[in-house]
Amino acid sequence: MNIQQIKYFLILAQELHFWKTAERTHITQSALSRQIQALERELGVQLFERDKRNVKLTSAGQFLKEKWEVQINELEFFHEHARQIQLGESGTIIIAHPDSISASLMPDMLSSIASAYPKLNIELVQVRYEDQQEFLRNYKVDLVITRDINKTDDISSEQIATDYLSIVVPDSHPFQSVEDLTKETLDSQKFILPIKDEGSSYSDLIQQLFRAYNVVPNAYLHSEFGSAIISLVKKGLGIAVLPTSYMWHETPGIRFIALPYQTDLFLNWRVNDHHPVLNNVLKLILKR
Amino acid sequence: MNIQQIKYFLILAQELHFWKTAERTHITQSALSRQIQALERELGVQLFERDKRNVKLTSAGQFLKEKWEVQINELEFFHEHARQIQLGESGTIIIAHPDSISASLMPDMLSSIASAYPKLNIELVQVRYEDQQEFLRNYKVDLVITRDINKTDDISSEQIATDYLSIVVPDSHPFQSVEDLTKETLDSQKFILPIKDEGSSYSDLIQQLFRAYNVVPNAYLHSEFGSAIISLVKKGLGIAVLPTSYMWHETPGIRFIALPYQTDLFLNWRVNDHHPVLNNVLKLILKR
DNA sequence: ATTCATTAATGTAATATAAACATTAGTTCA
DNA sequence: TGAACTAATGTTTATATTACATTAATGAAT
Repeated sequence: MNIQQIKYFLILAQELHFWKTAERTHITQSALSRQIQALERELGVQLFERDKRNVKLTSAGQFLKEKWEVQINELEFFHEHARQIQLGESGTIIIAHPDSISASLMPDMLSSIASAYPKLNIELVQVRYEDQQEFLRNYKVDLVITRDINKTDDISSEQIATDYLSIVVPDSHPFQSVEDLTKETLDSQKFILPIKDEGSSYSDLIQQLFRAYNVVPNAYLHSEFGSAIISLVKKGLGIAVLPTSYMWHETPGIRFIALPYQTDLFLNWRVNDHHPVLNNVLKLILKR
Repeated sequence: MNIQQIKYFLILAQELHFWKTAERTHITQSALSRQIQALERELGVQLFERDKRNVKLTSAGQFLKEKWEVQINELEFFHEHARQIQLGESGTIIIAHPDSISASLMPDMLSSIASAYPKLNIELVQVRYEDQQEFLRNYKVDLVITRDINKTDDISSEQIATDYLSIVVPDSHPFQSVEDLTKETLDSQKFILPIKDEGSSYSDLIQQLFRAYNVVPNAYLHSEFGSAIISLVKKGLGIAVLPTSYMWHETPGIRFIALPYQTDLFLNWRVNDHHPVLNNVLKLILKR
């Protein structure tokens, strides 16, 4: 059984048309027809019901389509990761991080990695909160920096920095310091807040902040991108609660009012990873 | 890339010897050598470091060994399940159940399935508590009857019966009814108990029972097999707490003292399963 | 009805791949 | 130094896969 055959099957299962599939896969229709037949013969399972006119998945075919799609996709990432292990110091590692620390934690960390491994490629990506674990587990990313601890059987998590929440206001705003924040002054504000991620400790922290002031925030705008939130604050569309790290972006026109609410940053990685460079990078980051 | 090649790789990764592997796989050493080379070429990854004397996995090879082992194994079960879907009513479904209900719930349930699907094969297996979810998820079993609710995103769970705990004593034992059970009488007993499954509600229930009598049971023997426990009770090695269902096994020489502790039985299955017969069997069981 | 377009399967020949067998070239150990 | 071992490779043969052309069945259009 050939992985190529399974890929042909998956495209045919989508197209349900031998000619179109043959075109998409750059083989002739006859070759495709025979490959599918060979696959069916070897499996002992009829995958399609076909007459001279129509092609349709059988129940067993539908089942295998769903399973194979997932597996083949996972396989590709495994193979890519194996290549990166082989490339070692001249390969690529992929780091997911929150935008908030782009100008604070990241630059230092990256320059220390880069000077230790000058030929190493580093890809920086942002991954949605709910995808972080899956991406790490399936080798779509190698390291994830989060504001939540993620320790599970197969993911290790360690705190690497602490940060605080700040109220972010435009320069022209009356709020100058923490003393200006009361239930009364906050109640009259419009807030731009992050999209609430259930179960995220960062979300919880913001909830906690408002509860402390006994305020239900008037939040009419939500965004998961801090930089978008900052732009909106600057334009006077509301005020926001963001990690203090954003201050290092040095955006003109806004003011940060630091609050005593701590939000830790964690580094997350797969336990027992075989990537030797990745393991060394890990040591490098955690040792500091 | 061929699945057969990956299987060759996995055996070679275990044997680390081309001749032995060739023998085990029933091909010649030259064929094996070239298959591994082809695999390495197509992947773009060197899997083994080899000289004229030794064969050794590379880091990338070690990584792929671990991942492929899992994936290929999962694939085999998917293919087998696809064949069972195709076989339909003349295929096989695999049901895992606790031994306790072998003589009570199971006979009725099985005869109703068997009369509705006379050509259907049914395999009965026992699966350890901690493997139940994984076996169901990976198509190693099709239905699981448990004493715990298992509802997750991909597993449905529904109560199908209730059962009670009983104290099981040999015929010669002084305990005759619930009234004989007190902290004092229980403290002097030796108990044969199930192996404690952390987080299992059945385990919890037994704990709860002893707590109600303020007793820390003197349990020197543990077994996960109820039938073994019954044999031991019969021989006078101790008394036990078991589901009342075991009474239907009608083992002579022992006595059941029913307790007012309820332990529900749940049927668990994969949501969105494509097996048409399995879905019908499910309806059949749940409708009663 | 008849014709035409569509489409999956198949016969055939050319090509590519994979196998067994025999041999080679290092390596280890006595 | 030679024997045993072992992975790789050259060679030949068998098998599998491809492209091309054709077939057979179906449905739509006239």
